[in-house]
Amino acid sequence: MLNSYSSADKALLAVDCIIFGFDNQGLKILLIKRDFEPEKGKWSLIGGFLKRDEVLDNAAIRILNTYTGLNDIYMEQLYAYSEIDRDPVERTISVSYYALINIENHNAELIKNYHAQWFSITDAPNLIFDHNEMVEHAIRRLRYRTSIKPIGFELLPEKFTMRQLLELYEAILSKELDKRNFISKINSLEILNKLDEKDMGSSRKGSYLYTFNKEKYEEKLLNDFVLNL
Amino acid sequence: MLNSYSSADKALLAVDCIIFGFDNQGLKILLIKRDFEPEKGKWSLIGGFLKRDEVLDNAAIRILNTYTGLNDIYMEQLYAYSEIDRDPVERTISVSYYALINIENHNAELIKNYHAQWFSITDAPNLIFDHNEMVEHAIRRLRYRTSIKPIGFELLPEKFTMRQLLELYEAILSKELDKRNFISKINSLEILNKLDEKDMGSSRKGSYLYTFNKEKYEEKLLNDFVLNL
DNA sequence: TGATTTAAGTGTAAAATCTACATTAATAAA
DNA sequence: TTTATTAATGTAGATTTTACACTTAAATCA
Repeated sequence: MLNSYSSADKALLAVDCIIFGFDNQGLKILLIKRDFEPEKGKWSLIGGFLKRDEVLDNAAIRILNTYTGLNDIYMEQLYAYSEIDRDPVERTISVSYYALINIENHNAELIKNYHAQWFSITDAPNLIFDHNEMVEHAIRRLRYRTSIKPIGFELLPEKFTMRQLLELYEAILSKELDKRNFISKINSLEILNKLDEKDMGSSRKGSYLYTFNKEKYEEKLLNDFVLNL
Repeated sequence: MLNSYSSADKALLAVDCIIFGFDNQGLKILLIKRDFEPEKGKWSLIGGFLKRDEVLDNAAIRILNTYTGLNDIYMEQLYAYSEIDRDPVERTISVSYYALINIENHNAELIKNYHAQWFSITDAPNLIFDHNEMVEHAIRRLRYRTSIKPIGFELLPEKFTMRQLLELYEAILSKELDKRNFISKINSLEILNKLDEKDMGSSRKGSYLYTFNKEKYEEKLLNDFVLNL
């Protein structure tokens, strides 16, 4: 019968997280060297199994927290992967999530203990199972999302310079952007606060710091902007 | 241990399909009156369970075929739903797919036997479980996809008029479009064949029929167009 | 048969947006 | 005080988008 509930076909559910970070070297992902079989010693996304009493979103949050110590992180579900032998041990459907974190905030101690490591997305090692595909998918989604939602800021410190924001978008889109055009497009959204404070780290002149103004963004009830960069 | 494979937490996997069709009354979805518990007699998306030896895409294809008799249909995975009690019988994670079909082609006999029925998306009944949410999600995704990929044609007969195409996009976007601007934007994509044949059904003058020219589209290797309608 | 009706088909001017591009400003270091 | 370095800023031309109305073709009707 087509619709009978049958436990014969139950499967394991995994959650794998593409954890993005950004620093002055560009866009990065957090990978882990597996310390268990199969594929022990190979690089992998950070993941875990869904528990009986847990929803997928919470599993993703739990896994992220376990490896980074972070809470309240932007995460979004991406896609369910179900190739029969994608995990050679047992039939496992994996649902991927991506997370955007401020790379300065994670618990360095923790990731060291887990043999986790940041890799530039342009320079990451080959990953187990279908994890390479997951990463590519996540980057495509990130490109799209950052063009319609103000989520790029999740990857930056609370206070950031226009240059950092520009370089972030360049890293995400993987193309050069015109500085003046970029700044005027960002400014036209009117969702940033320009502070009186300057960051003196990168130049003699110093550059103004900005914060994302979430209230202003929500006030405008933007249905979604369209950033044509 | 965080990563041990444990069959304690296995779950059932379902696939639910949002099947879109289009006719001169607008955009429609195919729903079924459930003939089994729970929620017997209520309206529901068409769905089924993932089998042990089956990938999600194939489960979606199988389910669509079972209820409509159709093959080679455009389908896309949407999202995994995992609320603990979303299905009251047993923990079930459902992965939704949407399908675009030419409404003239489905097997009317079959859908009658299954007590399935077409509903206007503006006028559909309340659905069981989280299926309403799935439908909303599918419409959002359809809006986005049709704006960057030539998939709207999947909902039309092979030969269609500009008016039909216009009304299709109006139904998907749920807003009125300017006829002349629409036609020139579509024409600028250069992916249609204008036939010598006219459809005489809707006017005295008759209106030219078009087909989607897939070869021309692929030739251009469009990375994705951007239809700003 | 010619008058009427109906939807099809077509073009443009003004507004808005996007693109390309170069100089001055501020400051610390030498 | 000169030099070096990055920050900050505006505009003209090109392109795209928008708003908008009349003519055409053919069947039906008087």
